[in-house]
Amino acid sequence: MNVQNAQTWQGVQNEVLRRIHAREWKPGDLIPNEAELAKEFGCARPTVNRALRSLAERGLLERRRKAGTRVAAQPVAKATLNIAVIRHEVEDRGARYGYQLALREVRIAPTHISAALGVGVQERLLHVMALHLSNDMPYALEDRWINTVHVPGALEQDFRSISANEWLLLNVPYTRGEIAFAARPATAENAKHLNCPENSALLAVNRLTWDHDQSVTAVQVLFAPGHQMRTQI
Amino acid sequence: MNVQNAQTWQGVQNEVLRRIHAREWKPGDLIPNEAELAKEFGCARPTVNRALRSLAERGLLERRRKAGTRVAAQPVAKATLNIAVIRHEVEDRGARYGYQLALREVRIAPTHISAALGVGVQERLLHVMALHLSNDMPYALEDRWINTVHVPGALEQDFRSISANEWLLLNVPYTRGEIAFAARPATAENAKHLNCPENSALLAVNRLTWDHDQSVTAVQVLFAPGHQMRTQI
DNA sequence: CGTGTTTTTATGTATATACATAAAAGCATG
DNA sequence: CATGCTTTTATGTATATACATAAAAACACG
Repeated sequence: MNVQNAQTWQGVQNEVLRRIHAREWKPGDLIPNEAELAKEFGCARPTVNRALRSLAERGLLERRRKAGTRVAAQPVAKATLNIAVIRHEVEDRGARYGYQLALREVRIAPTHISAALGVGVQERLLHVMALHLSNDMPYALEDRWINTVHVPGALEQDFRSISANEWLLLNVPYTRGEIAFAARPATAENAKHLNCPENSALLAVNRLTWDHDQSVTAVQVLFAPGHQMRTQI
Repeated sequence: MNVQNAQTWQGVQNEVLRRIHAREWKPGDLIPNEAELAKEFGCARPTVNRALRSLAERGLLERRRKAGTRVAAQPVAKATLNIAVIRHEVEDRGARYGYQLALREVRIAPTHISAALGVGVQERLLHVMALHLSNDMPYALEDRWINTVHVPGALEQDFRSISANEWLLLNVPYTRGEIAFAARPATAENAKHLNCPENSALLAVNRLTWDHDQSVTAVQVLFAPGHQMRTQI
């Protein structure tokens, strides 16, 4: 038996991974149950459970009670992107971070924003636009609407030295959110701020966050042309 | 004490989440250790461990041995995108999937491809371009290079009825990969296939996969204009 | 022979306990 | 007082055990 030190859950996981990669267990195959694996590896069932659960979370195994555990037929690669505070993102790349407030106004929002935030169409909301810089070059343009009905404190902030991005994260909790990635052509205004040609292809990240049933903020972050978001799978 | 049924790890997790959201425990705060929480909730320490570990994986807590557990000062939102087989992606949206092979050739790859795949610049690789359709409309354009040195079997496939996307996933294992998201302007060729204006902003997903130390494939998937990738956080 | 009920079974989870390990803090020693 | 060793402590993990639960399979019954 080619069983290495599989007394730890990582050991079990490695051995299971090896068998999947070596196609000893093929996509779609039912694998032995936890008790059998525990016996084979000479460890306790919870140890096997920990290993298999973790692989299932990564999408490599599919588990169903009673039905057993099978190798995912077509594993769905899960790309986890870290959406950090933009300042940290810049600083982590070893660059100097800069910040410029471009606009701060309180006004009636476009209907797609008030609809997304679930507020009345006549509601006046806080609108903030800001440019994030990396080594003095435009890095990302943040276009944000804040639901001041739920976050009145935002009205007292001028967002000149701290970005809304950072202030909200520090001061306003949220329980859930939605995030969408898309490509968008730069508008004339985007182009002016990001210092790029109009209609450049920009990576756009749209976020909508909620605190229980109250919307908090809707934001679009447009990255300068050529920007990439990377991750391992 | 406002402690609900926290005898399960989900219960503990919910209560911890509530305290974080209610700012009873503020960002950066050190929270009580596992043993204390277990005592407070009237459950065993492993139950608390399970709850806190899971929250740490989601980025809401930061844990260090001996140092204790603290609420993440600036929680990094983790957006997990599911990168499935394109056919499934289309079918899951309730649309009719279509597939057209656009190109299949064996030739010397551009240097950025041979470099990425770690093969000699003179190596002839398999190049496949294919269009994925949703209800007969262009959905995504797949531009793929396959390392035939490591995956010779690919040469026997004509990829006319099954996409390289799907064939590889079913037949060639990989142990790790890299994925990058970006926005790109449509080239004349992209525009022709995707039936969109040249220079349209396209969402591009680039993947590079490896089986241990052997590269498998490098692929760029360009989605039709307006495409969004969404997820919850 | 189909349908509803019971049984079986595999995973899911909780617990008490024990030991491992990383790292901070304290202590000792030059 | 600085440096290196020791202790302490919080998390990390393993185990035996037990019970919960979902769902497939078997069964019974009209």
